[in-house]
Amino acid sequence: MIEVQLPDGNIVQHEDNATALDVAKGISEGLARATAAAVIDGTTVDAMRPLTELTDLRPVPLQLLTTRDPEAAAVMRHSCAHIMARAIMRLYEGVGLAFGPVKGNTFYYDFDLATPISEDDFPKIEAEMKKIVKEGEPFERFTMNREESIQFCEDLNQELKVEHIKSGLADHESLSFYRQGEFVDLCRGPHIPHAGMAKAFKILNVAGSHWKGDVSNRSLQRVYGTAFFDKKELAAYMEQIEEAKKRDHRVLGSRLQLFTINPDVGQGLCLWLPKGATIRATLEDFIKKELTRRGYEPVYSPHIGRVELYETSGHFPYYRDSQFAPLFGHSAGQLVDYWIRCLDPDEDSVQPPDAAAEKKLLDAAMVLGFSGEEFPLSGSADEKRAVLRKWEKQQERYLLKPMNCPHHAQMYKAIPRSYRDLPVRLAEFGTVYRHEQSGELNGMLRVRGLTQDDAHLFCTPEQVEQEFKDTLGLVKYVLEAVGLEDYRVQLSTKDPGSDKYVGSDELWQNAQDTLRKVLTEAGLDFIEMPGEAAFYGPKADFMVRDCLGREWQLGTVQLDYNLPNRFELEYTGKDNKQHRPVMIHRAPFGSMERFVGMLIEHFAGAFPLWLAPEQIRVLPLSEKSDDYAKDVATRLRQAGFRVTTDLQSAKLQAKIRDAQMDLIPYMLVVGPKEAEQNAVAVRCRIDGDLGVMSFDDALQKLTDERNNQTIRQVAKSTFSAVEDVATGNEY
RNA sequence: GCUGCUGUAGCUCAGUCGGUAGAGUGCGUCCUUGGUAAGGACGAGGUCAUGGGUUCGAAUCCCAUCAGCAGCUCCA
Repeated sequence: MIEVQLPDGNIVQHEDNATALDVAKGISEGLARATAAAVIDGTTVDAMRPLTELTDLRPVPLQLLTTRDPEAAAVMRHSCAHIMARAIMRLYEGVGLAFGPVKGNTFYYDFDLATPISEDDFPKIEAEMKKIVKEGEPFERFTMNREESIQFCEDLNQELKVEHIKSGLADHESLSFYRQGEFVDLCRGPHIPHAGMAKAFKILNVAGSHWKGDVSNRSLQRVYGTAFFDKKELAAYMEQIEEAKKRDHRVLGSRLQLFTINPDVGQGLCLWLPKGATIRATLEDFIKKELTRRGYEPVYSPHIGRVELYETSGHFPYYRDSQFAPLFGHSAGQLVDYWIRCLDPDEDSVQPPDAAAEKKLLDAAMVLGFSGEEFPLSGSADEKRAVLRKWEKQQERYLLKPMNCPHHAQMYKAIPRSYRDLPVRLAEFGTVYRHEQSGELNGMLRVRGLTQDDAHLFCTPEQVEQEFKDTLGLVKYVLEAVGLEDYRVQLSTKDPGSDKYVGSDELWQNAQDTLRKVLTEAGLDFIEMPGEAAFYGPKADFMVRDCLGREWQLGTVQLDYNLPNRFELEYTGKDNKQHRPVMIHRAPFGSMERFVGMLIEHFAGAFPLWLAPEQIRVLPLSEKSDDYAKDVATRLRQAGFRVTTDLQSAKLQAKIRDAQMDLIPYMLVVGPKEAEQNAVAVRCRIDGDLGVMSFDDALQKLTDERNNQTIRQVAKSTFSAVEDVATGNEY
């Protein structure tokens, strides 16, 4: 007999081989039917395994997970991934299984399968899954040692599983499998007791993926689905997704005429329409004021810079693929540049030219004015490159500015600096261009031309901590000003195993320790992400979710001990010697494009008064009141408000409806009565009719709300920044 | 960039078996002159993303290109 302690403290006696299901049954049949899994000592476990296998603790501290618990839903979703895999294996030949974890409310499974699965196939897969659920066979767990497991997976023709056991699971002596009817899968579990519990599921979409997330590995087909214990919950979830799509900034951006993207202008190049531009300008004014208060100085830099500048900074080789190609003073430059790349042994996207191709290149270069005799046609690749480099250097090469830091570094350097001048804080709304992969572009959230609310701080090593702290404070201040409080801070650090980072380990250690310390002191919860740092230093990023739950980086603060070295930045210390400053990169908004894009979704297009592009609309009751309406609008405009009048010959109801649909914060209804008393009937978008008040009272009310930057947010987003990202039930 | 899907009026979409286009909304004009979420009539608008091919005939079938969407990968 074993003793089991339930969450209410009661202790019950059971047979030695009792399972959580047996315990549930001991309480009631209904409970047993609803039990999907169990939790012992913080770990989710199978409800159908003997408790003695699961823990040495006595009495066994057991918590049952029923169909009402969110943790149970995750277990069921993973079981659903197995059910889907089983259905697909019944319908297709030669299905290779990869991984099938749970991610939030969804699950997926990656398949190695020659036949492409398309949306049209979903109904038949779902039908097969329904059959499996109806059959309601149990999930059975068994274990094998390494050699047996490898042999077993080989016999099943599951080579990806074999590979994973050999490489990824090299330290596992014993491995578990789950069987469900004819379907067996290497899996850590846990699972629901039987397939019959997966009552409501839906296949959502199919997409490409790669084995172990590496593009150089074979590509797989990933099928996504979602599942709930209850059909109503599933329907509610699908409804929620549809609702979320309505606040998509791309949808609202076009409906509210905030921005547009035109293929002839270029992919990822955002055109700010007047209303979007008004929001942006308001935010820029807001932060400019704050920067002045905090001792920042404005600067401006041009949109291009010589390639040598980025060679000095170290950016050029690192980000070659995500920059627009250099602009050359002479058109031959492009050719020479390409030629050099072809001869570069590290460049695998282009091949060295054969003799005939090389002759053509040389002819072209000669036409363009280079001396062909210089070129060692029969020489080594290195000799050739040396000559080509010389040619390349004979002319100017410019880069469309991919970042502002090198420009600001040169501005720091332009003036002799004393320790008394530090910190120097140079701020600029810097427009930069990055050739992001076409598949990455997303409305305003990921673009190829963006304006950072950038600044670079140059300070003494002693000042770093305080400056970093103040900068974090600024980011928090900015986010709070717009009511964006649902964010997550990510500390991106160096991956010790990688060689892409510049600077000594000591500097990195030092910088990361400082960041950690200040973040902790600021009371900010943060998660550390090794390998996510910039090549020049660690950073603290503020992450926010969009309407569909995808995470985006907004504000960022980055520590940099490397660029000052590369640019040999100095200041004169107290000791009259030259010292090296430390650089802090920071952008509280991140970029204006992404920030405004996120704000559109955050407010679902309904901006608070201080940000709304159209703050007030005056609605005359009929044409008889048009003149008074125009007069009211003029007076409000003089008070600094963005006002329009609706002079359509439509009924008041229709005008109100239009204004509500356009998400205008305040409507002022004016008719003969108001005109007579110099009054307005105020209607708030959220609170509705507020009644008639004198013009002066209304102006005072609106002015207060605007100046206080009051946030009135009605509909919150479905996705929270702290939501669990992924639950891996796979090994 | 990769995998899959999509592209018809400003927007949301319909268009059957291949027979050269339709709705709602928005827009314009006129009527209507009103009191807190849709008054009525008429009208304008499309080289069916672009370029090829198959066919007597293509929005519809095939190929390519471009763009968009989802995911993957990437993100200074």
